[in-house]
Amino acid sequence: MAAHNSKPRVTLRDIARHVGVHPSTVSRVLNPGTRQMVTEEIAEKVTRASEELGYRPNAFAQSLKTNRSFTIGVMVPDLTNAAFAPIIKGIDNVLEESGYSVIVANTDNSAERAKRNLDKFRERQVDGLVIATARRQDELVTDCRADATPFVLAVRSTTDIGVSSVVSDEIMGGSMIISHLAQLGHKNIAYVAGPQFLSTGFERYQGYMQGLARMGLKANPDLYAEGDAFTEEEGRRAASKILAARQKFTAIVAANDLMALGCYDELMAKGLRCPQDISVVGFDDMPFAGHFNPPLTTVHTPLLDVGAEAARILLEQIEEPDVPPRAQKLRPELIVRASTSLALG
Amino acid sequence: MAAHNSKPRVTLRDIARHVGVHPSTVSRVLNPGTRQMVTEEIAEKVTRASEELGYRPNAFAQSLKTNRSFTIGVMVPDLTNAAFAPIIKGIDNVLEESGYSVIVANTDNSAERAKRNLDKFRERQVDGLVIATARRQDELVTDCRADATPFVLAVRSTTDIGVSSVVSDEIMGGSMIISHLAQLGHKNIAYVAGPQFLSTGFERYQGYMQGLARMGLKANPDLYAEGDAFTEEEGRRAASKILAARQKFTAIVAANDLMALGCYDELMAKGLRCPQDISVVGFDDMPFAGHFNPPLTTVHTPLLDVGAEAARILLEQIEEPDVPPRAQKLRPELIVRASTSLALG
DNA sequence: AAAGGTTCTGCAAACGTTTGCAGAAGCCCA
DNA sequence: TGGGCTTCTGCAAACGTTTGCAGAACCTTT
Repeated sequence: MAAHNSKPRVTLRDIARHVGVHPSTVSRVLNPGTRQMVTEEIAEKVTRASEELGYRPNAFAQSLKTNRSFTIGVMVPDLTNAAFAPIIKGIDNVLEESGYSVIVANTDNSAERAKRNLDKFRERQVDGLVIATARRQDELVTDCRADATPFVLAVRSTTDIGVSSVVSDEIMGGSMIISHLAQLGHKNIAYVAGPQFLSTGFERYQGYMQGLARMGLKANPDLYAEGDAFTEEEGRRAASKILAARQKFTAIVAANDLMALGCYDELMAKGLRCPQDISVVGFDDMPFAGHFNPPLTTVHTPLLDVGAEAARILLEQIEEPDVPPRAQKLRPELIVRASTSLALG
Repeated sequence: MAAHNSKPRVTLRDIARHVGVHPSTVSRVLNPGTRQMVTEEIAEKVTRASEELGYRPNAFAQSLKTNRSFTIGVMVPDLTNAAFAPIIKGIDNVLEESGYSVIVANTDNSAERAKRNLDKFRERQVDGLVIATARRQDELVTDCRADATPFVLAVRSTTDIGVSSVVSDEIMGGSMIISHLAQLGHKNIAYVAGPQFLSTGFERYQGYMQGLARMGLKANPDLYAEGDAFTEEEGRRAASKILAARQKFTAIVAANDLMALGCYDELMAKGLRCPQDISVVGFDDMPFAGHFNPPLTTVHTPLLDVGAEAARILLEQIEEPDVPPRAQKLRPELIVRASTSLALG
């Protein structure tokens, strides 16, 4: 039991003794909500003393009493995936103002580790949580619904209804891409899909299909391949599979910038040039997508806003437990760069 | 006061009543350290009951009593800077096993916000903290030394002695770059410096100078420009300044991959090709550095290890407050890619 | 069989707050 | 002047643990 004897803690009692009042009075003064209960004169003396003595409330004692931790948990699948840092930052930005702290958990895409982290969150009595790891059907979510802590899904939603979430409008995103490609004259457009058990993977593909339909193009099953994860390797694997089908096509849309990168790799390996031979477009607009070779045309997901908005909804949910859950879709934006060009012939 | 009435909490007392023993006994059973104090028979009954009832210890009560929060604070300057996510991940990975949670604070490079966050950490009684925001001389650090909470600097160190830190050996890194360039026949090597008030900025420059000396090359003051921040824009600005000096040179080393990217931009804008006209090398080997155009030669900073090692030192420091602080330097690695080539002429 | 030891469990205080309740002032107005 | 209000402050219990202390029970030893 390492005892970290910082300088002896200043407590409410100390201040009380110092001023000559009861600790409860001090408590009232120091809590904005109850401050007006006590005479201005005393109140002033108390605040002064509290500053002099360097009082710092003990968060544990407070939480123990009030059952509020002013802490929220954030669960992400992979911290090093460039998509998630901005989300956390967005969350932190709005939460910080309200005095909340965010505690993060990295699940490394493991459901088991997610479960463990959820337990830890519960032990720590987080006031709410934002989950960015959800699969389309996720036990974790049903689990969360069971107890009454507010939570909101970020960037990935589930099939459940009645849960709060904030995501980008992926279907619209998919459509936008197809419009863009169609305008450039592309007719045979391949799709490198992400995992279909993730809403992003699923809905982006829906968007692609709908876009095709809207443009009067038809989908060719041979121009579809699915990766098991949103990674460069899986993207490359899928691209290679599509190329092996030896069908004619002039563009690939990848479910993810990472996967698009995989496409780059495979095209390059096969001696195909992007965009001259094949146009490629991705999803996410992750940092540096503009610096790839070639700079990647992609659908921008407003990650920072997703985080911020999720935090706002969560806050609302915490303060006002009775407001109904809210599912919010943010508008994505097509960023045209150099990986797409006119279809040849 | 929103009251989140989850199912009524199961407490030690509930278990005690259920089994017919005193709460303190239950406590002893449930704490690994004291479990052997109680008869196996009772212990078993207790654990069983605890599971049946779904007991979950109240972290606040525990912390209040023990003054241990099993929480550590991590302070980073900018979450979206790709360098810091891996550090956090490294930290989380080792801390998770020991039951710690990490709470992150994003200071956005603001000293004031850092101060505020430090206060919050103190209120929450973190058991330790890792600081990745430190300037070479940092009030925050002297502030931290004042109270007895263990802390370790990550990735950036200070001039203070006697504080724990884990960083990459930046000087060696700088040297490695020069060796590499010299081998390629480069003689006039420009330097795009980062902020000198950060140890990374400072030491990388030292490494560059030492490398030059070791290779018998001499530094040309006109081939030096300093950016105010480790950003692409500042990198570009500095590169532009160097170009404006109209001195002959065949390579630029940038203090950072981001700044190297800025150099790319400026070279491109001026119609210069990399590496054919000018070689460029960076520092950090951030994600996707291999996907830039051209793929960037850079010094790999083992960020994940930095995080992990920092966490380990911190843990040690927490368990064993008397062990002296430890400053650790990790070995960087030169990653040669396509942004460097033989010097012409 | 009694003295001494060992092992186990219960008791109660403590950690630092918050908050309902009640009593003490002070005030107003009749 | 006294009764009823209002306003303020103190009291004490409570939140859910942990832990030193002491007593109870059992075992060993002579």
